[in-house]
Amino acid sequence: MRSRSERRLQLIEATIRCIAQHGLSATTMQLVTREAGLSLGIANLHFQSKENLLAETLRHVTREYNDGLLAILTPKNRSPDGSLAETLESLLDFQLSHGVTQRQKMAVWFAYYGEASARPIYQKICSSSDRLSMQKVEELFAAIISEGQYPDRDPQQLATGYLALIDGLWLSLLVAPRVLTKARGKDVARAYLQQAFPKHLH
Amino acid sequence: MRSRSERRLQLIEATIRCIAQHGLSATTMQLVTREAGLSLGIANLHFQSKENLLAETLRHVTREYNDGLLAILTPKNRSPDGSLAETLESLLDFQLSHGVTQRQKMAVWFAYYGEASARPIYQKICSSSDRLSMQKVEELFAAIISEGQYPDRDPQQLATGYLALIDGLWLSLLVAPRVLTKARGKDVARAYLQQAFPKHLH
DNA sequence: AATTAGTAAATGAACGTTCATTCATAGTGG
DNA sequence: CCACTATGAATGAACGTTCATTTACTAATT
Repeated sequence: MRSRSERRLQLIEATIRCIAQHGLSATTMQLVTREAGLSLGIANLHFQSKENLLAETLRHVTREYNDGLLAILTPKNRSPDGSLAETLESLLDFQLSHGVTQRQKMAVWFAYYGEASARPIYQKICSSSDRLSMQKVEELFAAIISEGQYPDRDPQQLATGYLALIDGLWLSLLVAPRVLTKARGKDVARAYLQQAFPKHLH
Repeated sequence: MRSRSERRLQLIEATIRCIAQHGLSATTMQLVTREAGLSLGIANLHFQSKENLLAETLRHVTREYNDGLLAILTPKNRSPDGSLAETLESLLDFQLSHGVTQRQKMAVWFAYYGEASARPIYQKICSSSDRLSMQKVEELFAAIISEGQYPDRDPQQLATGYLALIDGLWLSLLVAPRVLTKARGKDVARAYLQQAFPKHLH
């Protein structure tokens, strides 16, 4: 017998593996609980319903990503010694790191995005996560523009473009990993940032 | 009584509406056939199975998009009077046109992308469509680079980035349409192309 | 022109399967 | 002994698919 939070995490991680392997629509309670090595009824005990388990799984993946992003982009964390150029490099490293771009995570991410337009709960979680990324990246870009005295740069437009580019690269990495490698994806994203902030990236 | 091809189209269009409204996992044969105003058994008569109907629906949406893209990017269609700059502008207009960026189409597109990593059939259709876009855009970019004498431009890298950017913008338009408008999305994409080919876009 | 036969399209009740959920029962730690 | 965790057979709803039947149209025959 394990504690409530341990079992919850165990089930969420099993759900992630199931979604990555079988897709969201083929993920059943049988599959998830068996993957977790537990009995069928356990998921309803800890999550009340399948719908809730799926929503909590999305929240878990989203929170994990946002925590990583905030660790890099929260000003108080980077002000003492880290330069803006270093922060920019860290952001790029993080977003195309092994942890973030592993198939399992990306498959889960896009499985929920695909259903988001029909399910308000997913839509809400996804869009509020997007909003946070947008806000933080925009702040960083604004600071860089200010520091670098870049003329005619719109931080909001650049942040929108950069985040869309990252999303699109993830999608390519997921659907056609043979055409686009992670290293090449990183080059593409770096090229975008170099065009935008030539003094801050080399 | 209607002909085979008419009924097939009728059912595919009903499927598109159902996926957009209810999501791929909640799209049932009941829902689709009722949406089409037909009886339950009709879909199996024309498509043999639900799986096949869904695959054909994806092929239909994909083909529609590819036809539009090829009409713009096939060299023989644009050689006589159209300049490369005009082709570039047409491409941008098309990819962020009303027809392509309507919620219904984008919702369907990403619903399949979300399941693609778990279903080989979807993966194959999506990736082969992506490959076509990539090839044609790369050809255009290579011609523009050659014409504009742009130094140090890698057509493959620019095409990868541009297509990823477009995908990411579509995703933003779908999940958070209030944050990003179509007009602003177009501005972002145009800014990318201007940075890449300043002589060809103003 | 009317009748018939033949072919394909269309229907929807019925079937077997699978699913999420429930709950009586059992196990465990304090 | 009590509260909490865990089990998995049982349940009923919903699903994709089938198929006997009906309908609609065409073409050949009288």
